[in-house]
Amino acid sequence: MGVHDNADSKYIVIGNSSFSKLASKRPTTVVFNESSSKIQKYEDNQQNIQAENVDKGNINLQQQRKSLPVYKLRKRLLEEIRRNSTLIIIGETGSGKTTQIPQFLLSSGIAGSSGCIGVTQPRRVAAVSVARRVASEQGVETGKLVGYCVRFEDVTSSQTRIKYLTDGMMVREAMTDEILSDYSVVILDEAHERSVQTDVLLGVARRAQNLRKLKNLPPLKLLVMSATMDVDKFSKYFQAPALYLEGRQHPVKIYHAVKSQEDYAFSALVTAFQIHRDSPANEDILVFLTGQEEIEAAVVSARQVAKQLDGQGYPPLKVFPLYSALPTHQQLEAFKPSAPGMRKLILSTNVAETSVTIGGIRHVIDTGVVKARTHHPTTGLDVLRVEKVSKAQAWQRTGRAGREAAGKCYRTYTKEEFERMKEMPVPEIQRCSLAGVALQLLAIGVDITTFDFMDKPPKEAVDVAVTCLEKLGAVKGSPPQLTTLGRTMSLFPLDPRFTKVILASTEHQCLEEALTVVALLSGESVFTDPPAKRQQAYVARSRFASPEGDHVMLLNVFRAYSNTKQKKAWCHENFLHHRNLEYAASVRQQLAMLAERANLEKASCGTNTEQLRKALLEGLYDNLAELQRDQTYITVSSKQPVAIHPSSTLHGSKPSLILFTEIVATGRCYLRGLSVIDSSWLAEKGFNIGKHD
DNA sequence: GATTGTAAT
Repeated sequence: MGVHDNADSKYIVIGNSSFSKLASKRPTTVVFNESSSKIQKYEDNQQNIQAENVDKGNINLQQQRKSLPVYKLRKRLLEEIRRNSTLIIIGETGSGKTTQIPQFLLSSGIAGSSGCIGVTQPRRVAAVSVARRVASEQGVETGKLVGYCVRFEDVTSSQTRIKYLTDGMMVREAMTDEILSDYSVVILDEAHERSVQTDVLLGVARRAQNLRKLKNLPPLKLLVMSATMDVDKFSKYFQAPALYLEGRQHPVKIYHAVKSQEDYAFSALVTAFQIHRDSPANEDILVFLTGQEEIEAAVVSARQVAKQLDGQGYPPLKVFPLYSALPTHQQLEAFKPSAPGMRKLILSTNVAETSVTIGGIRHVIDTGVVKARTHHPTTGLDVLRVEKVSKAQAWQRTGRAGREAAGKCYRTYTKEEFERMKEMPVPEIQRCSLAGVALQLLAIGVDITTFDFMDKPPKEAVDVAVTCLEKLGAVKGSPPQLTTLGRTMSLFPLDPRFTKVILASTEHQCLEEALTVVALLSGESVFTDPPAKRQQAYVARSRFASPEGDHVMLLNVFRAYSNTKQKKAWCHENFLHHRNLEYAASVRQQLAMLAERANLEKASCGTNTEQLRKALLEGLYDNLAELQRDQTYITVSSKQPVAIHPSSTLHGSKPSLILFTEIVATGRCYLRGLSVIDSSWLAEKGFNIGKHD
């Protein structure tokens, strides 16, 4: 009669997590007040697996189009668009604006007889799926009248009149054509999401419109589509009126916690089981948490509680994690509709806020927190920490309960706590390094130091970015001017420091290796990290490890991957991310093409990977840390105390000088993506680092 | 000695 025979004791194994409280069956409830707030408007028109499945029912497409709320307003809308050179359109979820407005423009003749209607999206999947949808509504093949353009995929032709593209693609187009002469209308969709590229485009498109006016060229019509909360800001920035479009969204009842909760993850799980107890089966539950580790721990707890409830008259409960680092096949598990009489409980990061939509969700539990990254220009440090969400994000989460039917949203924080939240999240342009943006803008012909952003980034961030480009030799003078090298660099879709590594790699005869490593660094991690198999994953990875560091290890992984036939199975065996490796392979291919155009000398260093590390130093010379007498590290540039991240192959070793790709403060200040550097290489380059002896 | 929110060119 061991411990595990006792029905109650099996929860003891949950151990160190705070959820042991939950398993101990301490009588715990979270009490909610029904809120009087009406549901706010927020934006969402992501196409997704669910939506596409629904469309497969043979309902007449034209009938469907006519039933969309935007159809009724067609006439009024077109009048306003005719009258104004710029119009802000506030479109609620389900209004049909993304798919219909471009078609209205085309058929009404507003878009003219030539020239494209460009519709920008923050996400690739959205650009692709909306384009396909609109092509089928027009009864044409995608790529003819209606097409899309995203990285690696240009599905357009000379016949294309409606073109969906990522906002980053349009910024790139502006680099060779500052007046956007291919377009008669530009529609900036999802503008409220305020991605860096959208913010750049807001200014670039407005400038293109003015330039065309000044040069007496055919006018550029601008439509900015956004959610409610940003209206005044957009209206002011563009000096344009706003038009409101109603949406089609089911009501969501909001509940706030009566008392402030000290442990949001615990409260969320307690709430989930309260809902599970009280609600009919097939009403699925979506919980917003902050990160992989927290989610995996919560999944373990929830599954144990679900198992205990088995056979007690509750519907069977399936628990799924959801976060973007999860391999695709595991993500798909969470999307499968639950069988009749069952319930899904999905524990997700903010991917489920905008990027993906899950069917069947009737209950949302919002913990009110999110993990957010903020760049500090003066120290070069990125801070990644759990923060309170904004009201806009809270509303976005709430809306996820009302996609298919009336729903409920449980906020595990009080009404007062909600009221104290900021209205909008800080736009990304104010939270990131600007070197890449500064270079893009200069290539368009704009000086970032005077560019009229809707929300200005901090002056220090702009100064640091310009200085960084000067040091790389990409710009010179005041106001900053692009050099020949800078012009070449702007063609690469990379952080300028990575581009510099590629360009300088020719001096070290290792272009091939530089392309590989930079491609891998500019995507997501290729290592998978299933918490349950951490040790196995570590062992599997060790066969690629190198004493020279993570960059050479990445090279080893990619070389092995390239020589493998059964890539998917091989990735699985080796705890590697097939999706991310394939993506890196595409990036590498694109970079290789750009390198060829730039006439870079093809060369490989073979096993002499020291050359690669020297090339990395050419772009990342500011990212050095040295070992001190007390065996800890400090950064060379800002004397910041740092530590080697436990995921690094150099974790546990103590090289005296290391180069890092990234510096992120989470619990501590960690360096990730490391290479061992020989200090004599710095002397060769004329760098001086203050040795402490 | 102990771990990485989400997009995108």
